[in-house]
Amino acid sequence: MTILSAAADVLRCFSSTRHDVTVTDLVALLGMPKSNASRLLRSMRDEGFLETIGDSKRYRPSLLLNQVGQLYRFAASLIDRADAVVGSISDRIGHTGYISVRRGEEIIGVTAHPGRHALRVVTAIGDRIPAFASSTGRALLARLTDDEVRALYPAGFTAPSETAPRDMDELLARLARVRGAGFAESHDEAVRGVRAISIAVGDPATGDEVALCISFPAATVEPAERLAIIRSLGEGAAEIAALTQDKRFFPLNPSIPETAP
Amino acid sequence: MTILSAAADVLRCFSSTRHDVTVTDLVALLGMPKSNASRLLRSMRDEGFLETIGDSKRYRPSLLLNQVGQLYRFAASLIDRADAVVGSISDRIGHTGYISVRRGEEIIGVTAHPGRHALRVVTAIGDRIPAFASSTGRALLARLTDDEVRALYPAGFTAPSETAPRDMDELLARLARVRGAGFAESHDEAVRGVRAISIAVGDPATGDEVALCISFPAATVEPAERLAIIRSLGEGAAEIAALTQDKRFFPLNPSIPETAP
DNA sequence: CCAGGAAGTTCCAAAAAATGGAACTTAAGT
DNA sequence: ACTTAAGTTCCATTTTTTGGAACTTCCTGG
Repeated sequence: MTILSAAADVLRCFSSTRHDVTVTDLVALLGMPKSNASRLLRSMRDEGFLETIGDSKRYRPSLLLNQVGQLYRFAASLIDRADAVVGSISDRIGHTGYISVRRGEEIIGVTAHPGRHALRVVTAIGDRIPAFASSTGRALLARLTDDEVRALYPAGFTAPSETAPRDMDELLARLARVRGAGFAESHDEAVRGVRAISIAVGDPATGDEVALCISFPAATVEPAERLAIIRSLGEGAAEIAALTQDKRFFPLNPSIPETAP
Repeated sequence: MTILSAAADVLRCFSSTRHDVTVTDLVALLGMPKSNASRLLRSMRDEGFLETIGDSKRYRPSLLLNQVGQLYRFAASLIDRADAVVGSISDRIGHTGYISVRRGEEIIGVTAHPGRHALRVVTAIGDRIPAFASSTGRALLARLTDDEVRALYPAGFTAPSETAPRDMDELLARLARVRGAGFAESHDEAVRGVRAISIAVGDPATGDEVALCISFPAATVEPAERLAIIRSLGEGAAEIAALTQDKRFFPLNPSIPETAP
C-alpha cells in the first residue's frame, strides 16, 4: 500500500455533495486509523494537493488540482470538440446538453450545458450511472462488439427501472438497433418524464470515446422537435467523426424511428 | 522526500503549454533518475492521477483530477459567487471578465469570461503575474496592512512596465488610493493598450479572497462606459461583501476619480 | 467556568516502500 | 540490419509509512 493510493482515495472522497473533508470523515469513509488520516491530510496540504479552509481543520482540493484538472479538457481535445457541438445545440434549442465518458460499466458526466426552459433537466457533473441503463451508456456500448459487452457484465445486471433493458439479450438487441439508427434514446429511465438522445463518437488517435447527449422533458417536446434534436446531434457528431477519422462511428440513418432505439 | 512531493512536482510540470509528459520530460524537468520517473508515472497512472494517451508513453492528467479540480470553485464558494457577478457583467457589456486569487506575491487567474468584441482581451487562466503590477493584484494587496505588504516584498521589486509602481513607497501610495476609491485600475501595465478595473472581496469565514476584474481595450472605451463598468463591479462586489460580512471590504466611493487609483 | 467527551496530533518500533545505479528490453531512425 | 535513444526491471540500501496508545486541543452542556 503506497501513500499515493491513499491520497487518491482521499481525492475520491470529494464529490458534488462533499466539498471538503476532515480527519473524522476519512476515518469513517476509508476506515483508516486516525493517526494516518491526520498525517495524510497534512502531507497532502503541505505538498499542495489540498488546502485548509481558513484556519479550520477542514480540507478542500487545492488550486493546483483545479489548474491541472482544467488541462484535461484541452489535452483531451475530443471532449473539447464534443462539448462545443453540444453547447451550441443546447444554446439554440434551450434544452440541457451534456457529454459523458464511459469508465468500465459506468458513465460519468464530463461537461454540462443547462437548458434555458422553466422545465429543464438538471444533471450533476461527475455523477456515475450504470452504462446499460442510459442513452449515453448505450450509445457508447454500441461501439463495442457483442462479445465485449458480454465480457463487461460477467455476472449480468439488474434493471433499475421499467424501461431499462432487463437482461443481456434485450441489451444486445437494443444496441443493434442503436447501431442501425445511429443514435440511442432513453425515456423514463434515470428520471421519470425525461427523454434523452445520445450519439457517441471516438478519436482513434487517442482512444477516447464520448457521448453527446441532449436531455429534455418528454411532456413538452413535440415529435418534430425531437427529430430536429436528433438531426442536429447527428450532424455535429458526424463532423467530429470525420475530423478524427473515427471508423467505428455509426452515421444517422435518414429514416428516424419514432420509438426509442 | 516523500513520494507525494514527487507526485505534486509532476503535476506542476503540466501547464497551458505542456498538456502531457513522458519519462524523459520528467528527467529533464525535475532532474530525477529515469528509473524513478518511469515508476512514478506508472504508479500515478495505476492510482488514477494520470492516464496514458491511447497506449502511448505520454501521460496526461486524469478525469479524477478534472473532477476534483472542478469542485474547487464550489468548495471555495466565494469564487463561484464572484464568477457569477463577473460573468453577468461580461455578458452584458461584452468585455472580458475574470476572477483571480493571490498566492504570495503572485496573482493567478481562476476563471475567465472572454469578451464578445472583435478587439478583446484574452487571458490565459492559470498564468501567474506579479501582484504589485496588476489591478487585480493591487485590489487584493489593498486588503493587507502596509506592514503586511512590506513583509511580502522583503527585497523590494522591479517594475516590469512604465505604469507599474517603481518602488514600495509608490505601491503603498497607490494602495491607499485604492482603499479610498474602492477599486483598482491598471493601464498599459501587463499589456499595452489594455485597461483593467478590479475590486477585491473576501469571506472571513474561510479566509478566501478574490479579485473581480473587467479588462478592455483603452482605445475603444469612452469615459462613460468606464464609469458604468466600475459601478457594476462595485455593486456586485458589495453584494458579495454583504453576504459574507466582509469587514475589510472597501466600498466604492461615489466620486469616482478619472485617473487610475 | 469547569468537567467530560469528541476531534485531532504526536510518539515509537516494526513493516513496507522508495531510491538510484546498472543491466536489460523495446522502439525509432538511417 | 545496425545504431541510438527511450523506457523498464533488478536489487541491496535507505527512507518512509504504519497503527496502537498516550497526549493535547477544542467544544458543549451543566
